Amino acid sequence: MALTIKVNEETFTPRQQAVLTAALDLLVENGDGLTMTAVARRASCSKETLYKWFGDRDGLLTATVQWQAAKVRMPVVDRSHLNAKALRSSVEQFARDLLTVLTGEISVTLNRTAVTHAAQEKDSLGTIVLENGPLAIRRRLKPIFEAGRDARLLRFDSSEDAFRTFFGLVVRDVQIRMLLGDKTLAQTNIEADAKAATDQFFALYGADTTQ
Amino acid sequence: MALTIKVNEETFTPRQQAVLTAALDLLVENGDGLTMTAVARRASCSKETLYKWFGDRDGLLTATVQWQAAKVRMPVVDRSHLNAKALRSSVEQFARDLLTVLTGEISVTLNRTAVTHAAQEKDSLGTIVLENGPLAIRRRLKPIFEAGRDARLLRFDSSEDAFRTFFGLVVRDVQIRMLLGDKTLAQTNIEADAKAATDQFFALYGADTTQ
DNA sequence: GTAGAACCGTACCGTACGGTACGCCTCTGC
DNA sequence: GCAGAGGCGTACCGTACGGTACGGTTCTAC
Repeated sequence: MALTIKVNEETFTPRQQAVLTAALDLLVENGDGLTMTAVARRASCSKETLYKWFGDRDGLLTATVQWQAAKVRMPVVDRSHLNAKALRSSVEQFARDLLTVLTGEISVTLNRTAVTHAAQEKDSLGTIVLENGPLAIRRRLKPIFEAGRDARLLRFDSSEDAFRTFFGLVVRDVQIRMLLGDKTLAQTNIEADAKAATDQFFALYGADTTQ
Repeated sequence: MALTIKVNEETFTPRQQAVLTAALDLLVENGDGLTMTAVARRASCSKETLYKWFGDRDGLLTATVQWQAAKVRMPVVDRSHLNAKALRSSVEQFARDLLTVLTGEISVTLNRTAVTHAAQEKDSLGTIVLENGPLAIRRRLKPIFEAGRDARLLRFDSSEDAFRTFFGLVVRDVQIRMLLGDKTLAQTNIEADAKAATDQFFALYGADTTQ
């Protein structure tokens, strides 16, 4: 029996993963260059196999995005002993991770692909990207925030709003500029930006207003 | 070869603007449906005329985006008599305008088009959109911020950073979610969001920490 | 009136690409 | 060994679309 990995109820054989890797590579190299012929050639498989496995071009695209997006794994933060310092450190780590992912070539490519897809009355890819990007981070961050509130380290009414503000403070205009091809962001200092965003977040939501 | 067209100098005849309107309508209605044949039919002109006027498909796309983007005009804020109330009101107005524009159908369409374009190693449309979107707002807002700093109502080192934080607080994840086709944002309350973002901005950058 | 420019409508061409068909090879189970 | 399945490579088909050509019509200038 071939070794398979589980990706949201969907399993891909190693051979299929090689195909998806080829597809992703083509996407990254040349955004719109994902032709079935190109994937088949790159992966050394026949087009017939592609259609058999993924149905059609959209299926291949969806599988590629879903498979890759699911690979993004946020670090698990220890919630057991939460003090001000640990909380801030965790939040800052999330900010760093978020910026690192969003400015990465793969994230930019997948988001562009999903946006392009959404421009054609198809929002399935957009949903996948959202689900595995911002929303995944939100799911991880939410318990941290609420633990912080329980420990009277944070103050907010809605964890949803707190997260969205956090997202805005961290990402600012970076993502949209990356998506639009702005190259003047190359020298972005993720460390410093993450720290600044964390400071601002705590200035807004920290319970201790004197810090 | 694309023509270089300066929108600011009214170089489009009314007939040409009618063509661009048709192109924009097609873009909005059906993101990827901008075929030369469709534009020609919609605008009741011949394809030959399209190519004569705009060079090629990219030229038509560029002219459409540039022409439309340049139509976005931010309100001019009176800077002469600046007090805390007027400043806050101006900033909040900008937040409202920014959200209104970015959540609008046309902005979403143009940004999607530019992102799609950027996925094909072409960043011209992205540059145009950035230039006429965030950067245009920044140019308008920057003197307001600096006037606020001169009046000791605001405190910041870099107006660039202040603006980008303002952008993040206002836009948060709204734009990327719109671009990705998220429909759960329909009930967004622009008024309330703009006010909240303004409050947060002044909490971070206001010189009077007691307000 | 006539010449010429601008432009509309349509037909046409070439290509790229999604999708299908088929011949051949390899590998597995019996 | 043999049959069948799975899969590779290639040829092929249909269509959509970018781009061009051309005849016919309207408008303008003189």
